[in-house]
Amino acid sequence: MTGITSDARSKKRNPEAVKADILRIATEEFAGSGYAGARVNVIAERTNTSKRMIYYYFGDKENLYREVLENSYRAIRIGESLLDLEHLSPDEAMRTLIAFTFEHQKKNTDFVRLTMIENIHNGAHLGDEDEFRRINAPAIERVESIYHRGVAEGVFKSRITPVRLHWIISSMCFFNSSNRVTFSAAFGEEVFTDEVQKLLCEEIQDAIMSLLLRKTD
Amino acid sequence: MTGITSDARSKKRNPEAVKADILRIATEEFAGSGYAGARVNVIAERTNTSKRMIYYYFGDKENLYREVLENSYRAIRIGESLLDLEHLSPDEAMRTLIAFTFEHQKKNTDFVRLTMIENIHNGAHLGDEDEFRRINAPAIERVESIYHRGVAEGVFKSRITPVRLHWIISSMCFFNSSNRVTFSAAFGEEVFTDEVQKLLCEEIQDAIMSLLLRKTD
Amino acid sequence: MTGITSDARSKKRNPEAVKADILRIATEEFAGSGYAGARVNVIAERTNTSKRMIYYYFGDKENLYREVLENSYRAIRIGESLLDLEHLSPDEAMRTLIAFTFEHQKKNTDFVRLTMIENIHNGAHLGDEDEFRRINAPAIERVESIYHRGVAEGVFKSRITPVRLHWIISSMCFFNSSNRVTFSAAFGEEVFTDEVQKLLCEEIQDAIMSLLLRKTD
Amino acid sequence: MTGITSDARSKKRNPEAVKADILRIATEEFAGSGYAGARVNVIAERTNTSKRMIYYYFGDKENLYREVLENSYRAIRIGESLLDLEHLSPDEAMRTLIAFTFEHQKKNTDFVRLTMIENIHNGAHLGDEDEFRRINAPAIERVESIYHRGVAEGVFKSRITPVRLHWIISSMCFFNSSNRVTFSAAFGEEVFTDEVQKLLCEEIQDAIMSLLLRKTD
DNA sequence: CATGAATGAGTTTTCATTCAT
DNA sequence: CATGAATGAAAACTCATTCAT
Repeated sequence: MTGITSDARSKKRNPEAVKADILRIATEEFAGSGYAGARVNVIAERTNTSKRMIYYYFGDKENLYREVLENSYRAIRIGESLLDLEHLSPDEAMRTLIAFTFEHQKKNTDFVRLTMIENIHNGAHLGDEDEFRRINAPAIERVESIYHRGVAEGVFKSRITPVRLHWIISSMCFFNSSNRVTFSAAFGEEVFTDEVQKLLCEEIQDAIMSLLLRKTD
Repeated sequence: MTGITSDARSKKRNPEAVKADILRIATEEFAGSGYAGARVNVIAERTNTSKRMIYYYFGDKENLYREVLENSYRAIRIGESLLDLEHLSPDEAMRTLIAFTFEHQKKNTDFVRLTMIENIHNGAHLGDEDEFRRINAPAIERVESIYHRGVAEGVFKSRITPVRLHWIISSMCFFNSSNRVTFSAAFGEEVFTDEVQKLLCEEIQDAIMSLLLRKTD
Repeated sequence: MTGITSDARSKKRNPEAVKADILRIATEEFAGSGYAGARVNVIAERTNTSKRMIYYYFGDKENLYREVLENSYRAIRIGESLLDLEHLSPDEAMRTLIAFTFEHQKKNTDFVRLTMIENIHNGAHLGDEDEFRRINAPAIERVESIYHRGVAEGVFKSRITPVRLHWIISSMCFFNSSNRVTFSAAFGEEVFTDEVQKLLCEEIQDAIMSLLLRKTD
Repeated sequence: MTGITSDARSKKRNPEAVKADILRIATEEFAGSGYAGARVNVIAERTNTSKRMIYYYFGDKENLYREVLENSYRAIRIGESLLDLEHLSPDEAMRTLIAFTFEHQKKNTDFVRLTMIENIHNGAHLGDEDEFRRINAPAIERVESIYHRGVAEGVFKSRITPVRLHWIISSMCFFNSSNRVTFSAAFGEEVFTDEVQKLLCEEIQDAIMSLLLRKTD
């Protein structure tokens, strides 16, 4: 509503800005209301353009959602890729990756929610499976690279696989973001205070590292 | 279709059976389509009774969903309570609890999905907060009891809290069930083979125990 | 709007009357505006019921049209079947059938128009082909019966087939009704005066009989 | 796609070619989908030019349709005028005209369909009535000329009029083309095999000539 | 002349809910 | 208690047409 989106608001035609604007609002709406609960009308109203343009650029609601989802995954993986872990020791790199993921999932609630929605709908909108795997491949590669270095350097045990390692990191970081509402309703808010979150993150790190590190006694 | 639902099917005007039948179908529908995506019509059609009865017994869609949710939480906690861990050593009890939770979440996908839905909707349907906490309290108590015994016996370190412990157990067990669709679409199905699931469960156990056990060297 | 449709208007629930009412109005609308040109809104407004009920009973516009079409064909063939030609001589029977068809097509402009619409759309809505053939079979049987009697009695030549005979009868009777607007716009209205219509009908009879009758010189 | 449309494809700003291109595509679209069913978008996409040009040259959809219709009638009459019947005997000329009309309607399905569409819409788009009559007048003149020669030569009876004669010829030839889809769906495809079409054409000729020829016994 | 972007008004369709019997 | 019929409000979607460049 402010000048932030002035690119789209100024009536200079700018298809890319219009599409991006729609995509941004739609992401929020789908994440906040689910696929069926989201309203094209509401998206249109919050947008700097009209309902008609949503259909002009995205065809229909389902396709809009599909693009929201894909865009969201892409953005997340891009965000993650900015992390430069190569210069850290495997131990440090892994801990950094975990801490980063923890924060990243917490910040990107829309992504987390869209992922939940997609699981509820049995992945009906994931589209081209190969494309989806391609988008997500870097997540594994990042873990893999650290893990292999650690194994090569003899500091990591080699019983686990990169995918399982990614699974373990993701599970806790994702849950912390995805289930915050029900968890705090059931067990209190204090788990989500900054202080406890810091502790939790460290515990996650410790727990995961315990699977990796050779006992150096 | 078999004799299991005969109670509801026999037109013996058994209000409890009718309600239970509706609740069961509604649970599946809400879990599979989300709150807005679920259709009262579809629930009615799949039920052994009519749409009128849904409104008669549940008032409206929102309340039906609320009861589905509550019922689902109650059933989950009842299922968990059947576990008798008192006679096991703290170490054994904790590992057993983890393994049980892992399996339990995997079997109760409807519960997992309803929880996701509720998080997406910011817990708008959780109803009376005290009631919700009361329902969920046993989950913590169970962990707490084992944990305290372990600390008292000197085998567990005392740096963690029962809630954080529950958080850690839940996170991995929940994620394994909740994100199965997107995770396997992104990284392959093999994480969900029986074999790898067994490995994962063991790794979860190891990782968590590493936070608890004193080094006994 | 008057008391004629009182069955449907009185608020006593009468599904059959409601469906029939919708079907009748829809027939007029589709026949008058074409498939795409007809408006569900308009149909609903002219009906004694609501737009919602159209969807309740007919699903969607396409299916409504399909039922209109099928109903129209059925009605036409039923109308034709009331003709009792068995007691007439083959010669008389054939002339009577031609005259009847001529009048029948003229009266049933909705049927004629729906048939044109269906041809424009390449029969996209004809549905089950076997059913369509079954509905129309009596038309041929009627011609066939007369024709066979005539051949058996030695008054008809046997060079033609019942289907071709039906084709010839239909073509002229159909055209007279279907192309009335453009024909009179192009060549004047006088072809459609009662007097000339009578002459045309006789000429049609003569022309067709010339193909059938043995020269009795 | 071939060199035929190269005029329009070459961007040489040839207004007549552009108009003709639009008209050709529009004719197909209107004939295939009806007035309301035809989409300006689709016409524009299939054209070598853009939507803007359609509005530039034709104003709006209705007028485009009007020009399509008029153009179609003109083309048909021009096609017919190429027939040179003057040097044939009245008998021969009439049979030739019938056979020609039969083939002509079969080939020009777009014209036939547009005529059906116009009848469905009660001739709402026929435009200036005088103009329309003028365009169509030659059709009658052609019949009339042969008919008068036949009467003058004493080979034709004088009970009929040129318009009625044209009506009879048109009806059968038109129906053969217009109702092909529904007729073959109802009664089988074999009426439209080359062989049977030839027979039908001869029967049409015979039937019509029976109305004209004096018995020469 | 030419093009993709934009639009407003309208069209089809869906949904939770209530009513008559 | 039970059922199919009915409903109003709102949802998704489409179309001919115009505008900015």
